[in-house]
Amino acid sequence: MEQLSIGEVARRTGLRTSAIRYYEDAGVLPPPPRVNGRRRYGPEAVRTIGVLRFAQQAGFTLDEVRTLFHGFGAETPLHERWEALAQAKLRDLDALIARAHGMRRAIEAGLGCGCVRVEDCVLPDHDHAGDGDPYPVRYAGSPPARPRASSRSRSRPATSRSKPRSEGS
Amino acid sequence: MEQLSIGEVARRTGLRTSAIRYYEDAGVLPPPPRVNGRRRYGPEAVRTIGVLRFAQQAGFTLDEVRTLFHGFGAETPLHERWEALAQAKLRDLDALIARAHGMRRAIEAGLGCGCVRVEDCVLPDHDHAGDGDPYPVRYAGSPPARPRASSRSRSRPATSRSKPRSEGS
DNA sequence: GTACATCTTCAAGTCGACTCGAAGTCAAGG
DNA sequence: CCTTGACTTCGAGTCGACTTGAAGATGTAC
Repeated sequence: MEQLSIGEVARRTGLRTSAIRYYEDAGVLPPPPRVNGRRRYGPEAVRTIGVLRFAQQAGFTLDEVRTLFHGFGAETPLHERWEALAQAKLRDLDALIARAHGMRRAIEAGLGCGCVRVEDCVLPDHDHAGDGDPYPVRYAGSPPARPRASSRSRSRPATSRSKPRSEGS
Repeated sequence: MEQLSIGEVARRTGLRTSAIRYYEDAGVLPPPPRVNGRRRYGPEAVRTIGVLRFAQQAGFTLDEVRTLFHGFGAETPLHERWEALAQAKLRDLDALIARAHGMRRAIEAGLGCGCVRVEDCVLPDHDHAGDGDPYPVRYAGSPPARPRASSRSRSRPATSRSKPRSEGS
């Protein structure tokens, strides 16, 4: 029976070992058996991680992937699990697409404005309060020159917020 | 001469005071004169912040907004500044849109798969290393004011990761 | 026996755009 | 005088998905 080290799984999936450990910590991947303290994966792990990455690339968060993998009865077929999660995701995606088209228009409007000074520009002709951003979607387009690391320890801090604001009345 | 407190500017722009101070700290907004240590804004500040928010909503980062505002000769018209920044941004946007459509297709593919177990799924039929994610696109919704849900992001080292991934050697 | 590759855990750093809290200042009102 | 409210600065926290590094253990080759 083929047993893979974490390094081998990393090689086959194109991930770093740290990512695989992170998935385990995050409860997305089940902890594999250990031999002398080292993780030993069966060959299906590669496939599982493939589905995980696929789901991520489709826009699911790790939280959602965890639900996808472990949030259903064991007998629930994969496509039913997808179905249960896909609706909201498709709506988000359509909103994103609409918003991206809006950004395009905005940029082109900016090209068309003839203003010389920033202060003169009438582009944002809303001067009234309370109209928060329509949808504050942000996207990082320009590939960061160095997509350096990022990290955080596991666990669920999940501090709830919604503090009353004191400062402007 | 109308002088506005930071609270008043916040009210008129719909931002929190902390955001306005942050913009100043970040070098996007110029520090206004102080009276008794307190910031006093002229009325044009509201418009300036309007343009800033508009640019952000069009997909520019604060870094880019800073360039837009202060990265050119003072006599360069606003639309020329836009022009200088817009090309790459439009390309990013088109990539984002294409990627979003790809995600849609992926989700629908997931709906169509008949797999019962995650391990069986053939969806991600790439089992080889090195094919990193196409482009690291991040889109997120997370309102500054309200604790709205649904935020997500994606990002990882580029396909040709210049990192000597080695964990040991 | 000793180098070296690979593994282990755990803590802390990263990125962007902020927000929040603490502690202090200041003017007006009762 | 005391409170209230708006302001000040500074530092730390938030979110997600990781990476990086330290310090130590183990496996394999020479």
